[in-house]
Order: sequence, then structure tokens, then C-alpha cells
Amino acid sequence: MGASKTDSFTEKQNELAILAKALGHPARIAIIDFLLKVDSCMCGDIVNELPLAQPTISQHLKELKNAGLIKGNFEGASICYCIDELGFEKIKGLFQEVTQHLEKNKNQCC
Amino acid sequence: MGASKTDSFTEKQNELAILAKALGHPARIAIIDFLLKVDSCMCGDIVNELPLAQPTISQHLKELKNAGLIKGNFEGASICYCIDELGFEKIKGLFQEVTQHLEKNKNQCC
DNA sequence: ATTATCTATCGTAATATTGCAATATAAATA
DNA sequence: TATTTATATTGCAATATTACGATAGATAAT
Repeated sequence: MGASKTDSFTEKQNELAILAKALGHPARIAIIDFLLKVDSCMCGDIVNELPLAQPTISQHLKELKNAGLIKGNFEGASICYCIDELGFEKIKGLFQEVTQHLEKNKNQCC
Repeated sequence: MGASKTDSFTEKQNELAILAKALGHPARIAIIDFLLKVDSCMCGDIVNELPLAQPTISQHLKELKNAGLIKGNFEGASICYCIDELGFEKIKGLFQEVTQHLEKNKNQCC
């Protein structure tokens, strides 16, 4: 085998996993960091910032976009990328659940 | 190639990526969900809950533990697993940064 | 000591990801 | 139209992940 058994889990679990997976690479975290710093930029700016080739950056941007973590709009010849707050709102929910739960239950087993 | 260029990124970026990657699988999200529901449990309880074989669950638990998202302590013959709040605190920082940034800058490019 | 129970590790096959050179596409400009 | 500029896609090799059967280790109970 080797393929994830996505059918065996809830839609919400799969959705969260897709969002987390998209953030599960340092290059993609670095892209998010950069977008937070500059608000918006084009693909070439990121290529100049990170030590990866243009096709690799393009691939990472595609994955972030598919997961709903960034948006990209045409602006003349280039494409303007920026953070997509919707994706981050979704994944934030999980952490709020965890935090709220842990505040209630300080006395754990471990 | 195929290996991530981890040396090219900051320690914080790599750390966040490791945490996010650990959550980037529906089975591991399901394990976290279950631990939130029952507070603490043993490996066998998760094997009964999820449609995966025991070695597979054990492997997922190991990854969550390595990332610092769960803890596991011996309790008699079995091992008691529960959420590790430290890991979740770390990853929460990124989302707070994003949220705070987006509150300030509602007027984006896209 | 033997057996039963619980969890981890090993080995392996199937699949997915990462990275880049080469190439293609799309829009602006000369 | 030809050229430049910006980004995406393709193809491929290297590596990583996923899943599980078989097996090993560790503790508890008999």
C-alpha cells in the first residue's frame, strides 16, 4: 500500500489534514512568513528570497493555493499572491478546541 | 533529488513545518480528536477506534510524539497517551501572527 | 516459569513528495 | 509580429510516507 485511507475519516479531519500538510514544509512556512512581511508580492519576489528554483517555488505556491492558504490574482503580466485568511481561520479552529480543552483539564495522565 | 532543503530555512520555520507535517494526515488528526474526547487512553483504544492496523497506529503515535504533540507514559502493562500542550502552544503562535496581521491589513491585493 | 496482553520494530510494497532542467504558456512591450 | 518578462507544466530521479504482516520486547497474571 502507501496511499492514505482518506475515506475512513471525516470530511473535517481530511480538510484539517490537507491544511496542515500544506504547512508541513519549511519552504511553504517561509513563503507564508514572507507574505506576512510584504503583504503581497509576485512569484519572482519569492524566487529571489528563497534558495529554490522557480519551478519549485511555483509548485509550493500551487499547493498553498490548493489548500486555500494563499490567493493569487493576475495583475498585468505577473500574479499577485497574498495570504488567504479563510484557510487560516479554518485551521485555527482546531487549535482553539485544543486550547480550550486543555484549560479545562489541567490534570492529565502524563 | 527529493529531500527537503532544511538547511536553507530558519530553525523556527523548520520547527513549525515539523509540527504542521505531523498534523498533516487524517489519521493523526483523528487521534488528536479522540484524545481530546477521552482525555487519555492507551494505544489499543485507538486501534479499536480507527480502521487501521496496530503497527500503523503505533507509527502515527510515534510521529505525533516526536513532533511533541502528544505524550506517552507507562501505566502498568500499557502506555497512557495524552495531548502535549507544549507542541500546540508553539504552533498556535504562527496562527496568532497571521490573525493579528490580517486584522491590521484588511485591504489586501487580492 | 509460562502464558496472555499490549506496544514497538522490522521488512517490504505501494504511493507521494521534493527539486530541478527543459519546455510551454500568457501577457506586455517594442 | 517578435521579443521580453513572468509563471506554469512536464518529465524524471532521489527521497519520504503510508500501511501492514510478521515478529520482538515488556509487563501482568496465572
